[in-house]
Amino acid sequence: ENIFDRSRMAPKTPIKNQPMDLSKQKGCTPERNPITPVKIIDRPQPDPWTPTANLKILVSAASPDMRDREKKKELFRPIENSEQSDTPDSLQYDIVDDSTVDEFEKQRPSRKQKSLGLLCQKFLARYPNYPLSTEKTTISLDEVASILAGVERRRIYDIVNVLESLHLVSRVAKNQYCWHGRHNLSQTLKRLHEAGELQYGELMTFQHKEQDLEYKFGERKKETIPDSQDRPLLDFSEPDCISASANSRKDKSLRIMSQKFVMLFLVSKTKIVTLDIAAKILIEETQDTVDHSKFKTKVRRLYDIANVLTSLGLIKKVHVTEERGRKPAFKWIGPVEFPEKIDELRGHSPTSDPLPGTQRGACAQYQTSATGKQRFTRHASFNSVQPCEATRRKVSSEPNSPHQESQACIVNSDENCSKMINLAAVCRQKIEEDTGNKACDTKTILDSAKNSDITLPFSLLPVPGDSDFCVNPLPQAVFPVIRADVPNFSLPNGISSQASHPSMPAASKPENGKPTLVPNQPFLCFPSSSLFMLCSGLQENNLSESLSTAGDLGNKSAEAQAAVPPPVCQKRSSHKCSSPSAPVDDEEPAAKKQTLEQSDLPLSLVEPKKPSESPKAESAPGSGCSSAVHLETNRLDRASPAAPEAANKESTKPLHCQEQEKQSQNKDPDEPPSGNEHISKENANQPFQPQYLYVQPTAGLSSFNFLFSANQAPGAISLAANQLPSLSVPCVMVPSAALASFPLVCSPSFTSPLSPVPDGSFSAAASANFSMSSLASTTPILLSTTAVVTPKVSPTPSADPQQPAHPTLHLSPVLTRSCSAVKLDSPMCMGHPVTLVKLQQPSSAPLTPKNIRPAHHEAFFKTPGSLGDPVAWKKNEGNQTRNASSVQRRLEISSTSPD
DNA sequence: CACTCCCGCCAATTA
DNA sequence: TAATTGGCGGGAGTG
Repeated sequence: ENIFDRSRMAPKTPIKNQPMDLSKQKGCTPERNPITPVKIIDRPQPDPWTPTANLKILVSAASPDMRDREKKKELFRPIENSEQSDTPDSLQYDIVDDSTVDEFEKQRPSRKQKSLGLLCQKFLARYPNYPLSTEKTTISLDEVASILAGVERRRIYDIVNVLESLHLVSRVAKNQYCWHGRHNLSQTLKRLHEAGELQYGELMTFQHKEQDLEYKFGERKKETIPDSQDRPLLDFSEPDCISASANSRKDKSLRIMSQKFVMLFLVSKTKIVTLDIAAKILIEETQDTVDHSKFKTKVRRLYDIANVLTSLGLIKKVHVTEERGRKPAFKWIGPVEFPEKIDELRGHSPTSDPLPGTQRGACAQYQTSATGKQRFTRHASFNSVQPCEATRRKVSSEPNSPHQESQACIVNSDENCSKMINLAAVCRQKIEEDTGNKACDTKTILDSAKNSDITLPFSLLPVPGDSDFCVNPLPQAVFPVIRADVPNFSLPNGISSQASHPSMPAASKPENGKPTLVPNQPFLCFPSSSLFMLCSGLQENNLSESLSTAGDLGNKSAEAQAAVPPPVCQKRSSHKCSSPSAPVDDEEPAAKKQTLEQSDLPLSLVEPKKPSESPKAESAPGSGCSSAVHLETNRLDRASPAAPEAANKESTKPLHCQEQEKQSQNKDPDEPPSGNEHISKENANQPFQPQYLYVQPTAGLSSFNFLFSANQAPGAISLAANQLPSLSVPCVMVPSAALASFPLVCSPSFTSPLSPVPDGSFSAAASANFSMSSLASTTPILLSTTAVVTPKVSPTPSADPQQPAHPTLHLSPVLTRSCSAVKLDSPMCMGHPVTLVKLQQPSSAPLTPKNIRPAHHEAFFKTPGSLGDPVAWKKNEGNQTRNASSVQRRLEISSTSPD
């Protein structure tokens, strides 16, 4: 039946195709015409427009296999003109292929093809995960309905309702929804998490038994908390709507169920929730009566919600084996940590927008993309806020979602991807395991830190509930920040502790941001970009985890990268590159998604929205690194303007750290794409032009390069030139994928002697350079990829995981050494060595890495004020590459400063 | 048979 | 009143 209908419809809805075939849309556009003869198209395009075209498309989208089959069919079938043959086609098919009967069947939309999940994916494909702030995309249900051909409207409501519950969209009017994308997602999740804690609270304390507990809790909760309360919580989630006065239907709505469902995940330590438990809890909340039918209905609804959430990459289906047997369940794979502070920050910040909820997010988004002016404004506000932020900072893994990774993988579909994924998975597992074990420690540490306040450096954010989560992830890796200073603080302690505890990670966060912050903050170490990627790939929720584990990951990733590097990196980069101008394209669903997804994490970082959010994100401790980065990025921009605080060197330092982080983040994102959209965008948008430091990967291509926004950071940060010295230079290095993942980077603040040991070594090498750079705030710095960072540091204890990894890394021996040396940081922060390793990839260097990169770089860099000469870079690169010998990574600073 | 979850009736809301 | 939303549960598809 459907087929026929469609056939008729076909003429009208050429459009359908677009949405339909994710993969091909891009290419399709012109070709798509139904009219065009099949033959021509066939290769690329499966079919001409035929009655069954939609189905085919769907099918193809659904599975490659089917696609192939269809192709085969095409071969058989004579030329058909879509128009004419409409119905006949279908017949023909039948007739034509007996063998292909299955195809026929396939064509018949299988149930799966109509699944809400698939539908949701198509829907999502049409919109960018992180739409530019400026573009406000409105969704017309009618349009969507037509585009998604054949989809019943009812289904669209299901999707929209769930998306709305997460504030990915908001309803503006009848048939009109506004697409917000994921910018607000982290915030929303954070809120849900908070709400969830209130409601479900500690219930979930014990993972293993969580189910039981949950169940119990659910009941308790119910008892404890009257339904009435629930509503409020929910409402909170929807800032926009001031509480739905009318609770009537809406209270039970899919929206609320969706939010509660998500809350359960966020609150659950295991992050796994079985449907029956969820149903029970939800029912209880809603009503006491738990009759079977109701339960069944609830479960049905939960499936609906779960399908959408799965499409969003927030959860995945798993099975839980219990005494009774194995039960279907879903595991949260979305971001676990959220920037707590975002809200607070915003609230605090004078300028911060009043906008609540969604709107805020929007604003943030806008900021990001937004014109420089806006940004500045914002920045200013943020700056003012910053101190607080710093304090609060956490890491949030927010934006990125695992799924993105997955998507990315899909997109790349490269071996590399798979490898990466595997690695990630492995890492993840390790991490998880580790975390699981260590989590307690970490937590305790953190907690202590919190209590002490002073410990700030290490202490994560204060977030109560979150902390746990945050901590978990980090244990191993610590990224970040370390701050030397803080005499006041127990830095030493902290440090020592960190050093002593490899796992310390989480704590390490810079949070210290606290106003008091100390002056010197030495550096932030970021996991290599690659790490990020991996993380994202991991899906595990936490970026933080990944980050934390960065060491491990890094190693692994490095390996992975080594293996894969070029391709992956390239691909990504290429993708990004492709889109550069338009970072996120709305239009192409498939393409976009992929692109977006791939880059999501990175992108997210890059993207504007983050900025707004970023502050919030920053707060996140554990994950801090990653999240922090994002934030930082934003901040950077802001920061510069904000400078005021800079006055306080010390205070600034923290800022620097942040900034650095940001930079790093920025870099990260940028890096991958060699010439990234982001950058370009940023440049365009931003008034200032950030200078970036580039680190080139020797290898080329692949991986990432680093960019620093020298100018911004420094300038921003250091208000005064004087300060510069004090300021650390924010450098972020992004490791090229290739190798690893290493990471790197730090910009130690030089002024102060860095922190203890590691710094020392590290700082020594780098510091000098950095300092220089710092001085010239604007000066661009280049890091040679090849060169390794300094090296000397003895590996630290933390290294364990990492170290091993190093070897794994394919780095050249030298590199490896350096790496090990690099570890220096280890003591400090991360397990990872911060080193910037550069990979030269000896062999890999394939192609034109240099060429390529340079180009991109140039583009990016070219921005005014940017580095001096691209040429120089190249030189450097070349030299570096060649020079690889330079053990150290050199930072070359071109004193372009004044330009 | 259990799990999924599509389908679409039909009521509540909205315009 | 018509159209839009959306709760709800039957029952079909899947494994």
